[in-house]
Amino acid sequence: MKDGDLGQDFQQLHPFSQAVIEVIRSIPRGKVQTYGGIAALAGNPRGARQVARLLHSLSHKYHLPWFRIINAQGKISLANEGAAEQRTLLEAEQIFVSPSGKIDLEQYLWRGDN
DNA sequence: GCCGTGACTTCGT
DNA sequence: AACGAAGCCACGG
Repeated sequence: MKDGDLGQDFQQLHPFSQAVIEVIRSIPRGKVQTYGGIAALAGNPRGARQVARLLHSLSHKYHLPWFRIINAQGKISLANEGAAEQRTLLEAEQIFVSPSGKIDLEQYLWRGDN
């Protein structure tokens, strides 16, 4: 497939899943979003779990900034090693992560504007 | 068509 | 503040 093209598999995904992937790809550097927030921007406020599932299975397949996604509590939702990696990637974008893994949504949440 | 899964979220205790 | 239960929904590990 051409560079920048999401590929044929992408076209076969459910419309909501496609929207989710596009929203994730649009989160700017230095900002974060929540699973539920992405689901809402993608058109289904109830689809938070699907967002998580898609990240779990497709984050490696598409160029997704998976680390910019945290839960509604503003905290990292991954277990041990994954959490450490996510923290490192977030801090690399100047995003402050507290020792407990908490991020200030007031400051870093991307609200769709830019 | 049914069943389990999952990096979730909300509400009630 | 912490925990559990229930709701949620596309996907096929």
